[in-house]
Amino acid sequence: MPVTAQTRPAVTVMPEPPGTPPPLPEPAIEELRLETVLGALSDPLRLRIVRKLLLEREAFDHPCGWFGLDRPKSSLTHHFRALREAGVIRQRQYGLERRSHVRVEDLDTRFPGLVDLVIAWSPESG
Amino acid sequence: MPVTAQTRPAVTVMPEPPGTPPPLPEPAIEELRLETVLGALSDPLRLRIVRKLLLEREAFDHPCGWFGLDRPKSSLTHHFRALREAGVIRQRQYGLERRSHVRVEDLDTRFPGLVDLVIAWSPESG
DNA sequence: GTACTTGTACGAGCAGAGTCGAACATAGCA
DNA sequence: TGCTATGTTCGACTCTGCTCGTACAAGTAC
Repeated sequence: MPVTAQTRPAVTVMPEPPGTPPPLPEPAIEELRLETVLGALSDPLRLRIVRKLLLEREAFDHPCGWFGLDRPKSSLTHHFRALREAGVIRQRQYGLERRSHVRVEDLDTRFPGLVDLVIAWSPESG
Repeated sequence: MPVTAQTRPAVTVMPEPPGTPPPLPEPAIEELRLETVLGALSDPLRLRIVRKLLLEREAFDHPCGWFGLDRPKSSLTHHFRALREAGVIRQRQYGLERRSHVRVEDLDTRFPGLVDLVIAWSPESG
């Protein structure tokens, strides 16, 4: 079957607005390890999270509940932390909310092509 | 530090010579799943195996002992089977030996860019 | 035949990941 | 003050994966 071509949204790197909370602890770009990143992406739920962030990031980042995932909160905490500690996403604390976005620039720098693989993925076709 | 550029060997797709043993059971190309492949590649030892196969495949394929991995035989069986069942490598039985090579064409078709990520990887830099 | 080599199969031990419920912390608001 | 919403932390359970030793199977060479 033909795969619906997913166009990657244009990345407009905007300077951080003043008052942006600092990111939660995360590996620096030079600390990213391919095997760790691949391990973080080897889960369908996390693949869904990252892909949704990549395709629908009209706002800067999104809180946890925005994803509409039918899992307990503690499970989501687990998966978002796995993605953050692997260096795939960056999380910031906005009051009560913890918002996430993909570290596209860092991933493109260290592992070019990886982000496009996630975008091309679909839960059904693998 | 600057990363040593790894050039990808030219792939000469040769027709199978007569008398080639059939491949061991493996997923068809349309059955490949990104999360499974990423999971198979999220192990440093398996990443080493695949990368070495990609960079030094002067012969068609290689037996298990060619890799010079300092692990018990049963461990190697485990990892090679994981790679084969994920669809990353193809294995054929030549008498006593079981030789492996990477399914480059299939991976390039389904997950373009993934093979290059493995080639660019190095055990130290991640 | 025997010995050697290549590799599998099986099982045990161990560690880590995924799942979830329950309790807790905090910000905002009435 | 109390309620609600967001999300964490903890512990427990289960499941899988990694590691390895041992035993076994099948070609190859003598």
